[in-house]
Amino acid sequence: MESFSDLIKAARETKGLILRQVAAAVDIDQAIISKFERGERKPSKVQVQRLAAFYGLDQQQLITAWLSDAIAYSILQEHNVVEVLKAAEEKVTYLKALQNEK
Amino acid sequence: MESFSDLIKAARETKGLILRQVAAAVDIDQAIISKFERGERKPSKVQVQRLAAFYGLDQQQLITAWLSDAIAYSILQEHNVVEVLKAAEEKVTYLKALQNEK
DNA sequence: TACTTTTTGACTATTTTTGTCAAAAAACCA
DNA sequence: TGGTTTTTTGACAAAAATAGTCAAAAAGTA
Repeated sequence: MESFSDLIKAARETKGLILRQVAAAVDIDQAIISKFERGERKPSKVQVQRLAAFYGLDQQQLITAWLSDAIAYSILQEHNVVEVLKAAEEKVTYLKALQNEK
Repeated sequence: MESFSDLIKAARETKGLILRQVAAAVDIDQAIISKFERGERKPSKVQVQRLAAFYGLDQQQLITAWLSDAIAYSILQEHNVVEVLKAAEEKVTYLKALQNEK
C-alpha cells in the first residue's frame, strides 16, 4: 500500500528526471513537487491528474493513494479508526443510493 | 448509522430544549447550532465535545459520527470508495505501528 | 394575528492554503 | 577539495476557505 509520495517519487526516478524537468512539464513549481514527494504538502486533484498523465501512471490508482493518504492522516490520532471507516463506508453507500434514486 | 446532525438534533428534542438554550449553555451561536443540526456546517472537535457533554451523549460515539460524516462527504463523488477506505485503514495501521515503535 | 423558534444570508475577521522565490543544504563528480 | 547541479527549506504575499456575529426572513404555534 504505497503513498502518493512514494509513487510519484519512484516514477520520477524510474524516468531519470530531475525536479526542474518535471516542474516545467507539469507547470508546478519544483519546490512544491519536492514537498509532494516527501509528503509535506498535499496536492490538489488537478495536480494529481497532471502528474499521473505526465508519468504515465494510472490515474485511478494515484487518486486512490492520494485520497487514502489524506484520510489516514486525518484520523491517525483517533482511537476508533476501524469503526470510523466502517461508518464512513456505510454512509457513502447510503448517500450514493440516494443520489441514484433521483 | 446516524449522522452527527441527527444525533444532536434528536438529543435536543428529547430534552425539549430550544436552540437559544443550548446556545447559551455551550456558548455557540444558535445560528451555528442550527446549521450543525442540518449538516450545513461542520463543527470543530471542541464543539463536538461540548455538545456531547451538554447532552450527556457518549463522546466517542459522537466523534465517530462526526469523523465518518466528514470522510463520507469527502469521497462521495469518487469511484473506488471501498478501495480508498481499505487503503486508508492499512495506512493508519501501519503509521500507528510506526508511532508505537518509538 | 401575535408570539416564539428556526433558518438564512450578509458581513468581517481569522485561519489555512497556495504559489513564488532565493538561499541553504545535500548530492554528485571532476 | 572545489565547483556544479539538484533538492530542500523557509520567508513572504496573495488567494481561498472557514469561523463567528448579527439581524431579518421564514416557519411554526397557539
